[in-house]
Amino acid sequence: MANTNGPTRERIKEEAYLLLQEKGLAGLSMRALADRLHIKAPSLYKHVGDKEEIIADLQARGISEFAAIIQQAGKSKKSKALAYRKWAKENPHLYEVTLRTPLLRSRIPSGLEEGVTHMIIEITGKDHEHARAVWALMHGLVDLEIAGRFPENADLDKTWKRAIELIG
Amino acid sequence: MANTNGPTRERIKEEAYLLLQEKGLAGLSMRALADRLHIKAPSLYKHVGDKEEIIADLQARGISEFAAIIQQAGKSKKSKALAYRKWAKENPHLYEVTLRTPLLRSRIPSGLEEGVTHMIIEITGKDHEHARAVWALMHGLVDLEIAGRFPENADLDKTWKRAIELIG
DNA sequence: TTAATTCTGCTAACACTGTTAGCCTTGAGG
DNA sequence: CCTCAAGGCTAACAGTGTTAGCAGAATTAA
Repeated sequence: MANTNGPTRERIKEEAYLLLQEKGLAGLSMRALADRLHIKAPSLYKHVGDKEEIIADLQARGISEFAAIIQQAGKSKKSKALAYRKWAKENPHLYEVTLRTPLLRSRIPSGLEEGVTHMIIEITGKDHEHARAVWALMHGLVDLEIAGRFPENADLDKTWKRAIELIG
Repeated sequence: MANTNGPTRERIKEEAYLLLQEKGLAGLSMRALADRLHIKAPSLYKHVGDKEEIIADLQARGISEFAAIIQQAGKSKKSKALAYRKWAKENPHLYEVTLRTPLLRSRIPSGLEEGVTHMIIEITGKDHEHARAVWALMHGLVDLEIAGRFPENADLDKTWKRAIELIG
């Protein structure tokens, strides 16, 4: 077999990202990933330790994207909150792997998580406890919405409006 | 083989509940469940349609338990909130299958979910939107706590206190 | 009582999952 | 030119949910 153009670690992780976005976390199998790279699954292990490494990379990517989205949003808490919701709804699979999957702390660049925490505190303008409560509220809303936990006829725009009032 | 004492559907689901509580959702496999009942995995399908039916039953059970816990708690929003947290922390596996797993609506007794929604609205004493925001806040806090998403040194008692103030 | 049928266990198997062992070809460096 | 590592490959293992088909026991019918 021609060895030209073998997939580098970066290439693999990029393709994992695309596969995640297309097929979701359940569709992200080592064999499906290998198929995209036109190699067989065991060959992936020549470039990557295990699947956790790929998941951890996606989590890091999710955290970074998330941070960027929030920072780019308007300055008000309201627009930050709505940006959070919008990003989550547009990237449900990335949201799932990043925020609904146990965080692989030891395999994620240190400082990433702390950076986000710090950012939230800055936005809320108050202390750690308040920031955590705000984050929990946003996360809870998104999580229940993505999971289809609210009834069909629920007016979630209104619900978010109310939630934002709570943290005003 | 003696056919006396074959596991009924109820017996299977009870054992599934115990297995879940002991080993968690990941440990709840058809083979492990069958082992407990001293039969082989394929035999389970003589009593149960598929694994989803078992999961749906556990979700129904989780919802019922949850409703009971909240109702038994003190009347104040604070004690209801703390009861929510306590129950979730004491039954993390049941919480996972009930609230962190896609709800199998079509396989759950109708009215169960609506009953809980109604209950929350009664407690908050306001409208649907407010009730949903409150629920999202509680769920978000529990979800992030169970997932180990808050840093080690976080004072979650304080965080909950703050959260309760938000919905006061 | 005997015959027929249903119930409920079993084994073997299939398609999937992540992962390891071991082999072999290709390309690069001394 | 030879060596050696890089990076493919197949075969395999243990695990998952699930189905097909068989066999014996229990229940029902004649």
